[in-house]
Amino acid sequence: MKGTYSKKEKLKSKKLIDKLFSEGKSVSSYPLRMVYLATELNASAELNIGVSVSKRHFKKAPDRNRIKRLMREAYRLNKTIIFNNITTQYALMILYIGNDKPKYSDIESATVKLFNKFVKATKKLPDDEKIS
RNA sequence: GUAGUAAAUCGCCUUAUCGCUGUUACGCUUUUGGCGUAAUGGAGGAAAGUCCGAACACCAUAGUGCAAACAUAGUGGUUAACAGCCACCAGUCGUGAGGCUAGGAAAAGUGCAACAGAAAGAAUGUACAGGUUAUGCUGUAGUGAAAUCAGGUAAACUCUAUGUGGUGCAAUGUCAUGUAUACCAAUGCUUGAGUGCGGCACGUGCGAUUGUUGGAGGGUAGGCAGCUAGAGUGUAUUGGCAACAAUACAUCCAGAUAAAUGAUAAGGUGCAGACAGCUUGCUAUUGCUGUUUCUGUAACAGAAUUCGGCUUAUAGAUUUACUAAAAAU
RNA sequence: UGAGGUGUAGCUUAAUUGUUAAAGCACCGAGCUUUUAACUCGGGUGAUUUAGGUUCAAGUCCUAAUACCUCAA
Repeated sequence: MKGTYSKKEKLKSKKLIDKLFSEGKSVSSYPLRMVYLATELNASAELNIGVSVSKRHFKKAPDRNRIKRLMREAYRLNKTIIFNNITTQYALMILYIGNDKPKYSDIESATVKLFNKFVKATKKLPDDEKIS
């Protein structure tokens, strides 16, 4: 498994994003929050993922760009956590909800926590269904 | 050295590892779109604000007249063009180097001037002095930003001169997917409903087998072209006070689209602070040295059709020319 | 990316260039009441978003900045 994040893995479709935000569930680990939804994707990738920073918290484009770059980097280096534990296709969106400019180490540790939570949450679901 | 003025330049660097994205070459697959490997490009001086001017595209290759609106405003030059830039004149601010100026017209007309003041085009008032037979008259005083054959105000209306058709790459073209030539109301079919991208008239084009307008609703939310070789960039020479122009040689320098140019580690560079040491005749609320002393911080800010300007933001560094006040040699 | 609009007391709104920028609600003080509310009387707490310019004089005119809002597939 390579640590890459190419065009195919990006979440682009506006329809899918609307669906994600209206139907998806979320896990959070300050200062990050991830919305996820299990769907069928047209693309060949197993995940479609996007990152987002609110214009309300960061008015300047360079700040937003930098935070998004850090988030992408953290995803790229830690995506194995997710890939080793999923069976179906997922659409994901990671949001930055803090108010201060972060450092890379903070983002990375938060991302790892976030992904572990996500894996737990998604693994539970099928187990519950089996029990019921 | 201190305090300033003007002009110009730079605005973090190197290496390693892991990534993002454009192009080219080769190979693989063949759903003609992917995958892999290699090579080689990849943010700015303001990319920003969107304040002007253009290119380019479409609307009738943009037409005639009238009206309106808007912009500009010393003189000359420069430019594809401009409200920009350059030179000069005038005014104004500054001790000075220099800075700033929407800087046409008030005998074409209309309007405006609070408070104060007798009076702010309507009458010439009061006091004193001069003069006179006396009045008219002349000067001074007080109010105010402005006070008499009036002047001021045009970033008040206005006049003069010049210019401006509109909309903007979400323009526009094309391919794919998909749907509704359906429903309701009004109106019309060559004697013309309407419509053509701001007003009116003329003129002109389109116009009914599926018309036009309004209502309520359905579908698409993707790809490609436009889309990066241009009023291009660098150097030199020549002309010109300058802005700028011409010639020669060299050179190709981002094209993303939930939106690429990054992360980590090490070292260096700049700056700020602390600490330590040295220096001080004069100028000077200090200066210099220290990276095998430590800490902090990397300013403003991210291309989105492309150029020329303007405006605003900006840690800090460098260079050149000049000014002021003294002092030392 | 492009086009357009608005900023005035704590809040909602006024004001034709010309005294100290007006009104309602809120707020503060006093009165009434055993006390509170209601009621009565009194009080303005603001560099008119910011900075320049024109003018004798600017909330108003002009230029630039800034914040917020709206529209266009």
